[in-house]
Amino acid sequence: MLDQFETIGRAIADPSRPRILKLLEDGELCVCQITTVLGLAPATVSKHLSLLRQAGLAAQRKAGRWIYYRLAERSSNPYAAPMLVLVRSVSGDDDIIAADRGKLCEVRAIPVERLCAATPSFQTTIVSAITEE
Amino acid sequence: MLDQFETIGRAIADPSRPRILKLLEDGELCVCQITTVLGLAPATVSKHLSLLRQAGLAAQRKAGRWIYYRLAERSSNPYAAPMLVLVRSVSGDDDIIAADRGKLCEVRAIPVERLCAATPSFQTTIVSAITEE
DNA sequence: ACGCCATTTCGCTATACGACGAAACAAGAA
DNA sequence: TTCTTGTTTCGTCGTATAGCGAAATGGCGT
Repeated sequence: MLDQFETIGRAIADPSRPRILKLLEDGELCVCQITTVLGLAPATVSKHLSLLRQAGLAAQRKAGRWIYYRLAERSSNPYAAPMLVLVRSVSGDDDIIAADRGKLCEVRAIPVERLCAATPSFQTTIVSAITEE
Repeated sequence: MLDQFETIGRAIADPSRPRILKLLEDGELCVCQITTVLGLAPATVSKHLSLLRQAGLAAQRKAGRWIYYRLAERSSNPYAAPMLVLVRSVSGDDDIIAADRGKLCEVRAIPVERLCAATPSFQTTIVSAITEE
């Protein structure tokens, strides 16, 4: 019980993971999309997603070469659902969240095949182009 | 917004601090009482309490030589109150929480002047006597 | 089978955090 | 004021965690 609560706590005690959860509120995303929005290395994002999944806050779905993550609808951790409700209450007025939401909108406009095949420099171009708006 | 949420997350991402919050659900306690129940050094408990206070989850009241801590009723952090509700939902079936509750009952039976003036060895005696029950 | 590519795991570095003892602080008692 | 004592702060140590690059894994397409 207490360790499950702690697991949830550790899962959100980080700047990046709540950002990921907020991104997933609009629907499932593949790892490369999340990586592009956050501007972090794929290895780092993968670790974050693994933690969120272990905490029962997120779930994954394999589709071909890509793996899509979504908010968990049913979790073995009894504190996951209430925590997701609390996360949802986090205001979109926050600068970072608003910026992420904007980036996500741009990223969604690009087909996954195009985005993921993009060279790192091109991804940077995308990110900077979005950031400068 | 997001940093306030992270502050709350960090405040509960630890085994000891949720235990403290559960203890405070039964009413305010002074530091020496919490220290005795948790079996940690006063410096450690003080740090935990400081974090809980900064997160807006706990509040303090000075009474003579002692400082009493309680759950915060009004907090500047908008996520504090919902988090306390979630903490309250943590089941007392948990072994650690149940044991803490038992120790707290014994500790409450001892006047604060007696408990705090107790030598560390006597505190150990109290704790072990309680534990062995 | 082989290559390709999204994702994960591994190895590593830098920083953050929990724990304690010792010293500093604060407030009642003498 | 001086002493005592509950609490906090400081300094330190050991462990945990975020971040990345490089290598391993797992599917898809050829």
